[in-house]
This record gives sequence, structure tokens and C-alpha cells, in this order.
Amino acid sequence: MPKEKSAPRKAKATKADGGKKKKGKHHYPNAPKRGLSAYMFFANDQREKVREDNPGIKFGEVGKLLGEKWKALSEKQRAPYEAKAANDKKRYEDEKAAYAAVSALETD
DNA sequence: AATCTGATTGTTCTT
DNA sequence: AAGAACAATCAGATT
Repeated sequence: MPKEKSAPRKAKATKADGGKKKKGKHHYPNAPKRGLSAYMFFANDQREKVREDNPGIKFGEVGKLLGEKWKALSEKQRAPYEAKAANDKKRYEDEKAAYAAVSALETD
């Protein structure tokens, strides 16, 4: 079993508060985006189910409901999602590699 | 080496 | 078209 101790994630960013970040950032060419996260896959599956259980539910509710359910799942249930996340993570490795390769070639 | 930070991912709904 | 609650992430940058 992997015993990753190294960095015991401490507090959060410097934003003090809970952690509200806004978008608006872009990336350079070839943007090697990272893989998705377990929540993304989970949402993909539950999103319709949640809405089915909550007819007429709005985005905010679905999101919250989703969050609750997500944590309500057992580690086993999250497994498939985490598995996909891990799979996508690998995908990112490819992007990263491709990006580096192109970047090297594109010595502009 | 160890710690931190920021950027990113996708859903749905609203405007 | 883009943003925002919801959660994860985690790879790179920084010290």
C-alpha cells in the first residue's frame, strides 16, 4: 500500500476564507490540462439521477444534492469514479508529454 | 525535500 | 457565452 506521507496538506490557499476562486485564467498554447476529477465522473452518472429524484430542481440544488450524495457514497461506490479520475489523470500525462514535445519543437 | 498554490475539470441553471 | 455552488486533484512552482 502506498504510504505517501510527504506533504500533509495544510490549510488552504492564501485567500483565508473558505476558498472561493473565480475563473478567468487561460493557458498557454497546447495547454496540457490535467485530468478530470472523481466528482466529474460521479456527477456524470448522478446528474440525471439527482434531477430525476428532484423534478424541477435547479442547478444550485442539484449541485448541493450531488455533493451530499457524493460523500454519502461508500469508498467502494466512489471507487469507479476515482478509477476514472485516475484513468483521466494518466490521460493528462499524455497531454503533458505531448505539450512538452510540441513545445520543444516549437522553439519559437 | 517538503510545502504551497494555482489552475483545471464537468454538471446544471440563470442571466 | 460564461459564470457560479459542488468536490477533487495534483502536478508544478516555490522555499
